[in-house]
Amino acid sequence: MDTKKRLEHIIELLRQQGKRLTPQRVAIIKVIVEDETHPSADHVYTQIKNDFPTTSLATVYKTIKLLKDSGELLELEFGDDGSRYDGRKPHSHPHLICTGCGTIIDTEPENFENIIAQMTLNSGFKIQGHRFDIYGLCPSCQK
Amino acid sequence: MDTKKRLEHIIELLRQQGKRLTPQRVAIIKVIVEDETHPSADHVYTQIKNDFPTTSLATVYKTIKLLKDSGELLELEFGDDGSRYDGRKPHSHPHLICTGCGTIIDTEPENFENIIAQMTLNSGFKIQGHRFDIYGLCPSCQK
DNA sequence: CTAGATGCAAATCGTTTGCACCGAA
DNA sequence: TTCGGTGCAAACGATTTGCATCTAG
Repeated sequence: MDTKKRLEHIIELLRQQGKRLTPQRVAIIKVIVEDETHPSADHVYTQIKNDFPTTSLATVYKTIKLLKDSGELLELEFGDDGSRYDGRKPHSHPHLICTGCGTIIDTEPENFENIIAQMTLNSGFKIQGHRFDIYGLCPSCQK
Repeated sequence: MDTKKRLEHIIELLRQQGKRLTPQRVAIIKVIVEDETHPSADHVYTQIKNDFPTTSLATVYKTIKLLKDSGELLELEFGDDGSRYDGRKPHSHPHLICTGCGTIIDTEPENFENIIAQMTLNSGFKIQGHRFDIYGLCPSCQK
């Protein structure tokens, strides 16, 4: 789904939920849907400030919570440096994370759900989701 | 490696590093090595308090840091409720986590390192470790 | 109009740190 | 004896919350 479609999808979803579409809220969602770098809350806030100088970080967090609760935003929690967000593909998927520069890269291995299903076959668990981060050095940080 | 051997291994390692083996420190390490529930810092602290009523949470955290830095303790960070620790198998391995009761279960799938190697084959990354949590409902929480 | 949203400041909470005192080696 | 360790309390920092004000519907 392209960015514009995804933005419209979320807007429509919020409308159906009776949520108000304030300019700040729409601007925040737009950044979250367009930014491919898995931004932090503060990074989103910084981008919003350009167009809405009075916007507060609290509003960014409230909008993030709104999207999380609607299943439209994937949160990647890092205990130390806070969370990063993926609003482009809000379902669980593995990420490659460079320990050198901090870059987070999406991966979508084929049959990954099958691998999980097979791994957990004898556990009796009813699987709901996962968190899979692979840490390493990206090509340019290896130099 | 059984619990006793593992405790002795860590003790010896610290001795080689010129670290002091205070009674509190040894007690904390003992709990970390014996507790199979992936305890939180506070949970370790509670257990230590039985034998060392004056011990502080700060000392528990300092000892945890010591073990982490020596590669003898795996930290599982959860943004919300803090971290849980695995001092029994301090290398990266997948965990099954019940979203109902919070239980954390170790898994050790065969060839898992191979799966990661294959998944990241085209990325150019030099892999250092991973974090893999699978979330779901355990058998008893499904009732 | 009015319930929901904003935005400031204060509160939260796991974790870290400063520092005076203590004790393992 | 000496330097690393302990433990109290204060600091930290990302996130949350209270509340008066504002505004989308």
